Amino acid sequence: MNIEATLAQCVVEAVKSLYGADFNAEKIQLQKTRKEFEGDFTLVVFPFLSLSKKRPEDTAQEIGEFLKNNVPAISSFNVVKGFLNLAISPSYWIGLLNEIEKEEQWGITPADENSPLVMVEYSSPNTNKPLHLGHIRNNLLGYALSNIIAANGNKVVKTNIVNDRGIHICKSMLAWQKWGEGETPASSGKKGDHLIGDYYVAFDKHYKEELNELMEKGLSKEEAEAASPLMAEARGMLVKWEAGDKEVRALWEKMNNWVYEGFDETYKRLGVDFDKIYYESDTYLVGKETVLGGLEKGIFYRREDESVWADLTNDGLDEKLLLRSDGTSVYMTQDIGTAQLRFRDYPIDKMVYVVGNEQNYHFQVLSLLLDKLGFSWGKGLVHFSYGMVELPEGKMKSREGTVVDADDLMDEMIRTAKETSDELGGKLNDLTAEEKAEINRIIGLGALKYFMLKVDARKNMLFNPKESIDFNGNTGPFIQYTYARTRSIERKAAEAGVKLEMAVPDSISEKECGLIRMLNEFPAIVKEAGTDYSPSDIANYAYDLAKEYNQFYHDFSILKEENEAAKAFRVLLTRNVGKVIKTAMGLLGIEVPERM
RNA sequence: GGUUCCGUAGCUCAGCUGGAUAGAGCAACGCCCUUCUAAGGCGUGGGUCAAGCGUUCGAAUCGCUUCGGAAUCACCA
Repeated sequence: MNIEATLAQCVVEAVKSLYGADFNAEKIQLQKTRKEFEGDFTLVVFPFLSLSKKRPEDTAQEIGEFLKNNVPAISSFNVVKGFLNLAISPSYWIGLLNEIEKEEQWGITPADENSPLVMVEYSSPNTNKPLHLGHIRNNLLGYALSNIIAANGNKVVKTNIVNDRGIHICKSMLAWQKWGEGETPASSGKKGDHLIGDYYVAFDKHYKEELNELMEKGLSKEEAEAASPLMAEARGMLVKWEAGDKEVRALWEKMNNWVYEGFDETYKRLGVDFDKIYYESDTYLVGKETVLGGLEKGIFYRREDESVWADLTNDGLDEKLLLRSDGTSVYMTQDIGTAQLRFRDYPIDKMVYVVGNEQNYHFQVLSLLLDKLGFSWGKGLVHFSYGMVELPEGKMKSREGTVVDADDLMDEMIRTAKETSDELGGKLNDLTAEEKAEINRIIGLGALKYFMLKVDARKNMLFNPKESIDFNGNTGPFIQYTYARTRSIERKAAEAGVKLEMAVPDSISEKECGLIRMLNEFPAIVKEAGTDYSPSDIANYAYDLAKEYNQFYHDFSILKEENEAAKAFRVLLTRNVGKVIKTAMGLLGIEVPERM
């Protein structure tokens, strides 16, 4: 049992003994003592006043005395207005640090055979263009979230649903056929996803030209769109695809595979991966079957024009189309099919969808539909809804060329990291070029990842490519730097022959107690991040811990401490701060370098 | 128009199951490298927590209203 739980339990006993009343332990307000006051934990006593029928100060005094007499870990207390500040004895903190040292995975609860299975869907790209900044946020959040859920004793299956079919990929295919002259990733040296993206853009360009020509001939915009031969050809290609036309399917497969090779490279660099990938070309027909099954059971209904609908008016929503009048499926149908397949493949207890907040309504509907169709996890599905990434000039628009490409951005981050470390000079001079490049990669990506993850996922965020990525202050590199420092201290301590088993000093400073208190918080932070689905909590904790350690580093000598027990203790503390930083960053999918 | 989300320092963001004088970073200015990694530390300035009303011992936090911004309400995905 951790110290807070112990304290809360004792407060309940105190209230019982002093005022003869039972107080709900969960309603006890025990918080970290603010820096300007003395103590480690603060009990807010206002809630007890109606029981004690005394002034806040007197109530706090009484409870404080009771706690001091009954909890050995409490060394002293003081009362400020209605706040009871409790100081924990250094010997307790010393003992706690030694316990943390023994834990291989402090703060992590591994899964076992009986753990619930959580499936996390993220990434979900279209195959007609390369990944961009928005996908980066999605991928990083999805990956971090999976780690955090796994760290809370769940089995996790990371999954990706690839939107590999539809009119958009037909546009790329058609453009490639018309103007590609057989270009391949190998012949052009382009990444496959970029190559296909270029043809998607080419289609759009020609299509617009065509529209302009038609409109000059006096057609309205709508008429021009309807009359466009290019668009008609693309639609024709989609029809052929649906009919299983061999030639179209072969081209489709060839071009999609180029894209997948490109995606794989990007995913690998980003450091994300999947346990199982689904393709919409495999799931959309299943969705159709499932919907027709629901129709037979009377869950859905058919209109006169043969389209199929779900009536959700009793649930406070509208009616939702599931099959078009021509029998083809819509987005929702595909998601139902994907759910069906997943349910067959895995004993899913909980499903988490990492999808942008523009689809909040969609997932509200999906949850209801899955529930009506009998999926046990349908009602409780989690739409991890994250905000848009905005640029200084507004939203990203692919047609206006304001999209920030994922590959380009990663290149730029790593290049900036290299420039910065070159400027700082000499620290890594004894390393090989490969080792330096690896460190710069870790730092550049660390900056990017931390920047994306530290922000509350629900909120829209602003990304300024020129200014936003910094390496100072509340950034990934700052935390990585702090880790590198702890490793350096450890290395030097080992050289100097510091023996950690001697780390039993008579007393320790407030700053050291504060650091251990922060380490003590980590398991609770991980747990909370797991229930609230909030990677940003972990990120902000890692920063706070790193900042605290940096201050400690400046204020105290570690290896120059003359008292052997105190020196060993500081090294032990350093070691465990490093350990927790590494674990926290690991949950976020951010690597930490041994040196930088 | 209906629904949902957001509004905290010049900028980017924390804090939100109600608690003490609202916190960081960036930017600006000043100090600290013969000292365990200066990608660091210390300091100064910077706030009507969008506005108003309510609930309460106590509101950035909860409720209502207003204003401002965003998303969504497709036989697009």
